[in-house]
This record gives sequence, structure tokens and C-alpha cells, in this order.
Amino acid sequence: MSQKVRVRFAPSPTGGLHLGGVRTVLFNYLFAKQQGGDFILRIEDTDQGRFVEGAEAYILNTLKWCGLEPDESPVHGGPYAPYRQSERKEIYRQYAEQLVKDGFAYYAFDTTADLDEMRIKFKTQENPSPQYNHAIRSQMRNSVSMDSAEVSRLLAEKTPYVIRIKMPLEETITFTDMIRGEVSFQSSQVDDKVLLKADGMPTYHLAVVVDDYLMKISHAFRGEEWLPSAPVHLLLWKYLGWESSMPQWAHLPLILKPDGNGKLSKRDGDRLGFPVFAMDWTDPKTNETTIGFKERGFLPEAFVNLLAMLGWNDGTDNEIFSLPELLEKFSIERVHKGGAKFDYEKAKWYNHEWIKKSGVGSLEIGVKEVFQKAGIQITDTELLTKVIELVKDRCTLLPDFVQQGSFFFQMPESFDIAAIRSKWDEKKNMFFTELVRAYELSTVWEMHDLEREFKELAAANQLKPGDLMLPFRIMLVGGKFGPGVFDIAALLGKTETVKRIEHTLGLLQE
RNA sequence: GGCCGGUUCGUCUAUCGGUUAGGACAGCCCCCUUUCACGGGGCAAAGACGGGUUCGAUUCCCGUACCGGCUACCA
Repeated sequence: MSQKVRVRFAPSPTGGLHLGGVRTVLFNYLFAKQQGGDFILRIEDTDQGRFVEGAEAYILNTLKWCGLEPDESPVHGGPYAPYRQSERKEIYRQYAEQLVKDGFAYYAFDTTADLDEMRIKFKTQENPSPQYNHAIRSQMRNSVSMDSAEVSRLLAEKTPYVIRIKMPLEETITFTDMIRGEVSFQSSQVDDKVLLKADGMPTYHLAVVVDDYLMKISHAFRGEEWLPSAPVHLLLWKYLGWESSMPQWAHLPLILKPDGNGKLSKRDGDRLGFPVFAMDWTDPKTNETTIGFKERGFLPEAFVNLLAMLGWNDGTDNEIFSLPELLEKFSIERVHKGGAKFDYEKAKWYNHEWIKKSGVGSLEIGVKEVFQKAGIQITDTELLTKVIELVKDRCTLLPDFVQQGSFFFQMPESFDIAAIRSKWDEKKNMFFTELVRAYELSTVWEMHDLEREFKELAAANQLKPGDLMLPFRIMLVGGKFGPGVFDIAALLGKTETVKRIEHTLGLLQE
């Protein structure tokens, strides 16, 4: 029986697509593609019954940026459409009803107030959060505790109800997780989870099982936080009579807060000053925008790389992997069991490595964008190419290119005159005046010649080149940064170099 | 509280019972560079604890501790 590998990711857009989500997609994708299978994107596009505007496009855009395009999705379509949960609503009810009919689930008419009351009533020191389970269901208003006439009457009166799974009393539920090995649960410890809500929408528990079955999913990867509800899903596969086609499970380790403990959340990013979303995410409810890795100036290659290393490695010292390399090297067996704390410094290191590694061509678009955002229009593409080549090794994030290279495209907005004024004297003034004259006479405008002329002239004036470098740098770029001074002068060209020396000489006269 | 999962330098991790426990990030020092970086070299830094099994345990088993997840008509 060789069934085609089909893995799926079914994000909820409630909180944007964060690191953990994209990593799940990445591992799904790698596994599927390695097996020659398909990666399916299904979208839980509802937030407690409400459609989340823009969420779908956002998720698709993110995956596109990362290079992880699905084979089937709400926009790509596919043989098992629709791929949007809100459009599949009608499908779920029949299965929930079937479960009731077969005695594996029941109607529950309890109101929110009833549930609150129950939780207060049964709350004890030893049991701070009582569950709606085998012990309690007989005391609640449901089709197990009430006689059938009463149930029929309530149903006929259109009393709101939910459908809950009826967990068996004493049963050991065991399954093999691809990452963790054998995991087992006692059914008595699991509560009667709601499968179908009063508004007719399924909960994740029902939807994921029904959809995975209908879409012929062969492998299901999700975060470790789902492990406790695995027994519910396992039982559902069994009760629905689909046990033989149940997917293989893999529960991925969590991505944790860098400081303290706990799952990484959006709040941590805000608090510690780093992104947790792949791309800018605007919360539709609060209209607040949270910055993404893309907008912070990360390369998608670096982002994918760092995500892959958060929970996996190939057993060697290699830490830099491109998507094609990951496709070749990735193995689910080497995915870690334990959660990993996210380290933003290390994340930036990956980006730096990728900027250094990337060719000028692949950097060009991103760099241009970053300049544009800073209000600098690039018209001279040839110059841009040279600038990127010259400064890329010193850029960690894309916006660093602005700091490192904006002065090639426009006159610096300010000159740090204060840094040189205290040591400025007539001799230096003379030197630079002569330098202008010498440079104007230059026939070749090349880095080494410029440096040689500069040093010869310094010697002639009995000045140490070291004392002249900083002033020269500030004249050209405005401050104490940028590549080698003569590299800058060479690239700037004769006219501009001379112009800037004369301009600052003027400023120093004031 | 219960259930489930996890535990190697500060952080991410390597190790398929025998290693001076390796690498990377961060930190510190030196070199290179007459800026800042890049680069090169170096230092410091780890097997939670207690029992087994074994000639030998970081590695296998049990217990404890600690951390995390779940415990919603959220996913």
C-alpha cells in the first residue's frame, strides 16, 4: 500500500503567522517534498465564527516570501476543495450526528452559566479545574443523563446544544509519534471535548479529523501544545471508522521565550524588541501592526535557515543551509524533542551570513527598497552594484545598507565637524587644499593611486597620515563609519570627492 | 491539583556505552585594520540530583527535582 504523501498545515489566523507556525510549515514542506508528496494548506479562516479579513492573503504571502508554496490551498485550489474551513461548515455536522447515533458522542444542552456553576461547584484544592468528563456528565443536562423523551423535546424546541465526545471509561490510548515514539494516555483522564459548537461550527478537534480524512492526509505535523488532545483525535478516527487511514503524527517542539520561560508570544517580541511574525501583521481587531522579519530586513533564505535550525540539525557542524540543501539533508528523525529558546542575536547572525553569502544580484531589489524607504531614490544601478559589493560584509540587516552606503548617492545631511575641529589647524587646512589640487590633476581615479598621492602629500607636509584619515573620512561620509576611505573616494569619483572636501573646508572656516 | 512532554556551556546544539565532552551565538583577550566592521587566533563556559544495569555511563532503566504544554462552545 503505497499512498502518496500528503501533509497539511491548517493555521488559525487569529494571531498572525509566527515563528512556530512558519517552522511547522517548513518541516511539513520539507517532509512532503522529500517524499515526492504534496504540501496542502488549509485555512481555519474563522475566529470564533468570524471571518478574519486579510488573514488568508497574509498567510499565502508569507509562504510565498519563504519559498514554501503549497500545492493545494484556497487560492491554488485542488481536488479536495474547498480548503477554507468556513466553506466546509456543512460537512462537519453530519459526522458529528453520526457519532451521536453510534453512541460515541452526545448532545449537551448546558448553558455557559451551567458550565460556570459546575466548575465552581466541583472545584477543590486537589482539582482546581474540573472537567466535563465521565464522572460529571451524568449530573449535567445532556442526552446521556436525560431520558430520550426529554432530549427529543429540547431538540424539537430548538434548544441550543453542543455535541460532545463521550470518552470511554478505562481505555489506554496509544499512538506512535514520529518524533517522540510511543505516547499513551488514559481515557479516564481526558474530558468530553466539544466537537460541534452551538453555532454549528466544528471545533478544531472535529474539523481536523474530518478534513484530514477527506483530504487523504498521510502525515500530520503540529506543535507540541496539541499533544494532550491527541487522544481525542485518535478516538475520533476510530469512532468514525477511519482508523486504517489515520495519518502519522509528529508533534514539533515549542519555540520558547528568550528570557524566562514559556511559549514565545507576540508580546515577547514587543517587549524585547524583535519580530515574532514572518511579515508585518496587522491585527484586524485592534488595528495594531506588529513588525515582521521581512520588514526588519531579513532575507527569506536566512529566515528559513534559522527556523530550520530551531529544532533540527544534520549532525554536523554546518549551520548554514539553503532551502535546496534542507530538502536534501532534512530528516524528521533528527528533529528535537525539547523546546528551544529563541535567540535574536543568533537570528541576526544567520542574516549576516546570508548577506555575505548572497550575490549582489539577489541583494539588489531588497537594498533598493530599503534605500527608497529612507527617501533615497537609486537611479544609478551600476553604482548600486558597486556599493553593495563594497559594504555588504558589514551589514547584518538590510537597513544597514543605508547607514553604510547612503553617502554614495547623496551628500551627507550633516558632517561631524566637532570630531575634527579640536585638532584642526592651518597645516591640515593647507594639506587638504593641496590635496584638492593634486586630485583635480589626477588622470587615473583609482583607489591605490589616491592613497599613494594622499600619503606622499602628507609626507611632504610632514603630517602623519593617521591624523588626516579621520578628517578625510568625515569630509566624505559625514561621520565615523563606512568602508575604507580610499575605496569611498574612488567610488565617489573626482568631482564629488573634491566637492565634499571643499564643502567641509568651508564649514571648518566658520 | 491532574495528565502529557522535556532536561549537555548563559543560549542553540553534537555525541548512535569507552571523547582532553565538539561546534555556533553572545562575552572577554590578542592580531589585522590609522574609523566601524569583516577576517584570523585565543580564553572562559556544560552532562539537574539520587539510585540501579554494566568492566565502563552524558548515553540504557527507575525515582526525585526543575522547566514546559494542556486542563474553553480558542486554536
